[in-house]
Amino acid sequence: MAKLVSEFYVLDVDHITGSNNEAIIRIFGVSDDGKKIVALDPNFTHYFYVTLKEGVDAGVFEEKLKKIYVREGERIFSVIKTEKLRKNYLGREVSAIKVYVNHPSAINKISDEIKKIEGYLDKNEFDIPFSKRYLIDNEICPLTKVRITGEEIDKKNYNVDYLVVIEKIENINGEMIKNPKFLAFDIETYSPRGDIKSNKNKIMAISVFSNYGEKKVFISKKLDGYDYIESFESEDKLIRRFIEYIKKESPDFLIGYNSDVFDFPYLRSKAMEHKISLNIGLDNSQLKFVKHGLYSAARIKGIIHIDLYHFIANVISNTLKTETLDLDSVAREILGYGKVKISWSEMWKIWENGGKDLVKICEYCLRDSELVEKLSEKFLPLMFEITKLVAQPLFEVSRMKFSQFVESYLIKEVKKFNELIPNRPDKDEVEKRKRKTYMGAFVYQPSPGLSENIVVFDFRSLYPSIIVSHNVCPSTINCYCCRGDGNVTPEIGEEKRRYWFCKKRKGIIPSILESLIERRSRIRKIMKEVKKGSSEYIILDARQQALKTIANSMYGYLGFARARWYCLECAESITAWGRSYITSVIEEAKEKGFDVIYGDTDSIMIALKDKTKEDAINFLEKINKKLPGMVLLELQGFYERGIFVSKKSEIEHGAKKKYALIDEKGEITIKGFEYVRRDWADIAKETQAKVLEMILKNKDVDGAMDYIRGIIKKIKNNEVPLRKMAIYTQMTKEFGDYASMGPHVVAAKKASDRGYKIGPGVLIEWVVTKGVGKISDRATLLEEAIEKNLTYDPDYYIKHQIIPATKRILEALGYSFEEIEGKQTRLGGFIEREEKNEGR
DNA sequence: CGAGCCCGGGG
DNA sequence: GTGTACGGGCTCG
Repeated sequence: MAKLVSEFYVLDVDHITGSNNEAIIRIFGVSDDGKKIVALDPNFTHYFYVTLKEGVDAGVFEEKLKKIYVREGERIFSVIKTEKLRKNYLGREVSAIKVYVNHPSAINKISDEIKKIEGYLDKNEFDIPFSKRYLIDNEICPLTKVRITGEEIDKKNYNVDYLVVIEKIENINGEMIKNPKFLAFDIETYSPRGDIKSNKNKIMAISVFSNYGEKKVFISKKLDGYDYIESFESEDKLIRRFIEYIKKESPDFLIGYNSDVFDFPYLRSKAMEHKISLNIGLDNSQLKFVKHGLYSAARIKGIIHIDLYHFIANVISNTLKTETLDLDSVAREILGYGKVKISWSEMWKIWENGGKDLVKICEYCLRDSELVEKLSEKFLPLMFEITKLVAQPLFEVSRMKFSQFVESYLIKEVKKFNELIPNRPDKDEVEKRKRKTYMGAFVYQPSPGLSENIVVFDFRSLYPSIIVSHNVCPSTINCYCCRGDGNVTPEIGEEKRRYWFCKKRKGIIPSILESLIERRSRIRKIMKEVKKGSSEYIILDARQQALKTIANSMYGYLGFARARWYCLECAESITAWGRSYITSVIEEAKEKGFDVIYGDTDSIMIALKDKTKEDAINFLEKINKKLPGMVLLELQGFYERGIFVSKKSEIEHGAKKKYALIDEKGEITIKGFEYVRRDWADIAKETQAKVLEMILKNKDVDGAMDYIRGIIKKIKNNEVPLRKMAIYTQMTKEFGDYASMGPHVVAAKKASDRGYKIGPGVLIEWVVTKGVGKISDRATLLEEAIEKNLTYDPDYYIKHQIIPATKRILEALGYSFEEIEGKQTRLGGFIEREEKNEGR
């Protein structure tokens, strides 16, 4: 076959092992005209570093190192080359040896042998995966264009247009993929009794919706007469067709919502049941679940499977108003429309009845895919830009959290500083780090409760500004060269500790951060020249967001127990400076006669009272003239009314804001009241929502209090329907496997003894009934309680549901935690008062 | 108090 | 075949 020069966008990278136990990099890509390519690069050698004890003869060490090999059956793992180097390591210079190995897995196999060599100090960078090392060292970035020279070979069993062996590879100006093919998909399963875990039930339908005009529903029952619906008489035919369809379409991105945890596991288990191979990989390999922290991620070779839920939960959620991240809520907020409304019980009845109504299930299913595709169009630009920054495969990036973005970015960037990457902490170290806390942000709270006519100021990127302005970095802290001088922190803690940061050498983290910030402001300038809403604008906007995301995560990263560049003293110094800036602004505001009602971390809220908006803006301008360097205060907005929560001290780092505001348009912003989970009874959720609304919209505090009193009274008088008291908990294992019998387990066990069929995956609806003993003794299945005409335990629901759900709001209105939960509770007061009133 | 367990998303 | 992984809150014991 012929020599070939080819240009394509990198989609994914991994490696395979050749017949001589050599590791071969494998790149999956797509060209401008949509042709798929697999490119094999056998020319890259994996390596790691060994650092040496002081005074050790590196030459002698190196000679011993070179001879190391381990034999395992037919395979030999060995050192193939070494280099003596000086590397920077957190502000020091160290003597290191770069060790090249014949295969990535050799590192593990030979490391015990290396440890035995006299003078060994540590190994570094041994856990940087081969394919990532390849990307970093060759400055290749997923989603961008590369040019390769190579030889085309026989495609073997690859489902692609070309298979090439690379001779040379280079990136082309970071040119970004132009028209990627997105295909969203969704499955609907038959699930009577709310049992969605057990895979015994059939897949009813699978839908797909693309960004290039495809929309289809496959259904496993007879239904004719719709051109977008393909009907099959059985589930296995449905699955076979779906696989065939994916192979034919070969989308670049296959996108689901919670598909790592639901759609793909379900699909795979059904495929196994029918003995169907889910071989949708471009190398004809089967869909695989790879460990990704707590859960498994579904990986398809060559097609990037994105589970959009992760990105929304990990990255987008704090910018959303919705507290729950189900597809319907997220779509409503972002797209303005949501899922098709069909209740679960309706759904399986439609299925059982069959006939024409089945189209409702198809419509429902298709809408889900449509929402996922539309949401992808909104969020993938940001995901793509983050991918470009961290230069890691999108499969991983789409599942990462902020600290992982930072770490990946640092790993890529420190190369420019000849800096050795620190090792990841082991379990014990993580535990040790987690036990240490430090003083977090400043929270100012002189007047909790309800306020009106509010102006909010924010420090622009406070923590990043501090890091850069004061050169905060694990490589510059308490440096020898600036003893007694340096950038000295404010006093920290009761013992009035101070640290200092180097004034002579710029640290790696401040340098990297500063260039992130500079790049971002350059982009923001360009954006002003570009038409809003144009595709160029959207890309630039995503780019500046990506830069901001990483910049803003740097502080949190330094205090993150699993971080390679963890530095508690750095994090502590940053919050110390932060506290000193915000307190000085608050002092100044008070001096000028402003009524400061709330301050938290980097924001200050002021009730205007007799002052005007202009006064506020003038104050802002004066303050900014005094602030040093990059530190800048900005106007965030004006609000009509707000509830502020009292918190006396804030020890945790990254203090959370806890307030609810309503702006001049009637929009409510809620921060920090997080009680919208399914393990809360409806009554608690409803009460919370109602109370917030009454206070913010109508300023009706008394009404809200009355409302809570009313609910408590209703609960006491047994007037609340049992259904609203139900708490939902899932069985995750068999009864015998539970070490401790939580309430839902006891409830389920009781029901099971009475003949209910209950196993792992079943959602238990339980209530706490009246009586004596532990909660679990009184936990009963809702159905059983209704049947037996049992009554709920008012005490439990007041203390464990209503109070916690409204606690923070009450606190905000001057009712403290202790008053509510202590013996002499104010709510106790409510109740007693009620009773007295009634008695009168 | 620590240990154990569950939540999230999905039907 | 490269390598890890969440964080918060409740209940039991």
